[in-house]
Amino acid sequence: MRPPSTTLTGQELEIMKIVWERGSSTVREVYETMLERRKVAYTTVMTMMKILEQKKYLKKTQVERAHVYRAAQPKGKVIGAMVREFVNRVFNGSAEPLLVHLVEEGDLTREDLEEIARLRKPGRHT
Amino acid sequence: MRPPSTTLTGQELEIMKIVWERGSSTVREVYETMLERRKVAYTTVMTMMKILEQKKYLKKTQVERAHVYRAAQPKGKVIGAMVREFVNRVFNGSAEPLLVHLVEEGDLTREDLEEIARLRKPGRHT
DNA sequence: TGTTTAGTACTAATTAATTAGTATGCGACC
DNA sequence: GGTCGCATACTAATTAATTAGTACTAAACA
Repeated sequence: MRPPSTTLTGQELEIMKIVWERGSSTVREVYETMLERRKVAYTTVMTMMKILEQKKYLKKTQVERAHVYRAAQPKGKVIGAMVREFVNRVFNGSAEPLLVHLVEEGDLTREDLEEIARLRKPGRHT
Repeated sequence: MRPPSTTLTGQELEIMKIVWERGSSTVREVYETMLERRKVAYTTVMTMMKILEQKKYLKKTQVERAHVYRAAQPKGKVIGAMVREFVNRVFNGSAEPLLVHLVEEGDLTREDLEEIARLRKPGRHT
């Protein structure tokens, strides 16, 4: 009845961020990192990582006794999909109103915009 | 255990969009509009709108036999909060990487950026 | 060797989100 | 006046997301 999320959910993203950052991680390493921010059980992290593996966001390999997880998809691709999903859901697919929001709330300065515009136009043409 | 969403959830947003668009709406009007997109039960819409009222996104007034709902908060404010929450969650609060994504995926053209930059700089100074 | 340690597997509980059925009331219409 | 349509109230079921406990296993070590 309730459709599963098509992108990473909140806690899933937290874990993926850590794995992307570290390159590869055991459950324990992710667990320790998460503990720095909030209280969480080791098995909770393990369960989440197993789910992420089922969802094809993580790959695991056996190393000694432990599972070592690595990202199955590059960060840019996954985050990009999240951005697209957000733009679709909230702004019906058009990015420009999102940009207006960012600017109006002062999250972006004119300098930011111009810098990005240069990126888009590496030297001369469009 | 599982914290409630601090922003509008998917279906809640769908309903709010309709109410913002229409100014005010009965359950039936929202229901009819939603039916154009997908199958949904009248009572489902009603339940959602009641929840939205509890969450202070909608206000209701009795008109004749029916409840007439209006937005309790302006669209810009609510959407702005969603944008902020997204930027916080996905990009740790910095909007610039989001912008890079939008540009790289071709959702924004250089022209869009420059146009917005002008907005930010209404005539002369910063 | 026996015990502590660190790992996974399995199980399960809770909650928000989503969806919708059933009951009930009231006004309109025949 | 009876019935039909439309409104709400109340109830409930399902599922994804989140959290974590318990059992079991094997390595490490004293």
